[in-house]
Amino acid sequence: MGLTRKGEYAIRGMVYLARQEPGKLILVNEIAETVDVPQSFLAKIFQGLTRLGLVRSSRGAGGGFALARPASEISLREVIEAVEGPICANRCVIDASFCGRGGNCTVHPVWHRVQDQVRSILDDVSLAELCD
Amino acid sequence: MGLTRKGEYAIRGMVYLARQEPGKLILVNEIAETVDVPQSFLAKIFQGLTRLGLVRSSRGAGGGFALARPASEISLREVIEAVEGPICANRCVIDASFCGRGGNCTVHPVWHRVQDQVRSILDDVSLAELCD
DNA sequence: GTACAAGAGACAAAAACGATCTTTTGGGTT
DNA sequence: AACCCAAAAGATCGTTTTTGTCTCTTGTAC
Repeated sequence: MGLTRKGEYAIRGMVYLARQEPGKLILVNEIAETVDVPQSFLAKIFQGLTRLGLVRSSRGAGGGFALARPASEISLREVIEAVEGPICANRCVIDASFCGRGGNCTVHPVWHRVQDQVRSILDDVSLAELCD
Repeated sequence: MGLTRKGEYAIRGMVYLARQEPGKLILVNEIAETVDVPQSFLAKIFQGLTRLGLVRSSRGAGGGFALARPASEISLREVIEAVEGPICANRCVIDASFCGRGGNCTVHPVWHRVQDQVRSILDDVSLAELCD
């Protein structure tokens, strides 16, 4: 019922990028050190964020990472779901077979309400807003 | 970011109890079998629920479990938190040291908003409402 | 072509999850 | 008192997930 370190680290790293001059490439080592996250781990996390198009990267000398879009156009939800997977209150919402026999689960609508609320809150927060 | 089986099973068991004649003692084996949950596991889960006062139990012949209060007065949140622990979006909300250096975490207020919303939704659902 | 930095994949320790089993305690019945 | 019955308590245990690390490869700039 909570974020893992991967999620926490991803947010820290992305907020750090959001604070930089837009488009400027930053080394993952620099990010990791200043936001206090293990370097190799953050590198792996950013690999995923790159693959999903949240950041862009460049290799070789002068390379690094930068946000793929303006910080105001990247939501907290996007970052979290990129590393943690879709926000889901209970497996039964995704996998009907997880519900008890038959699967006519009376709690189902509650899970949907929870998910919708959480998503809505997280949608309304952009990286730009987290830079203060 | 989701309920574990323990939580799911607890809810199934509690809803089953809520459907019974109030005060009637039900064997854990009966509950486990009808809600399709491993017996020993459900027994452990109900031990915890008893300790926390959500159900009452009686040993020996004719023993079993029953809700400690009317189903309308037990919220879904109580059941979930009893087995999963407090609802918490991110460890940094509980443990300040988990936040990055210094701990002036700009995401903090967001986590609070998330938690409050989830708790509120779950508070407003009683076991009685889950019996239909 | 060489140095640099990200990409990709294998590996691994530690913690959490998902149970199971045995023994003990307490309540009812004969 | 002896005896069953069912929950309480605690130990154990395999699997999965989390939380990393390490090495090697690929691409880029100079």
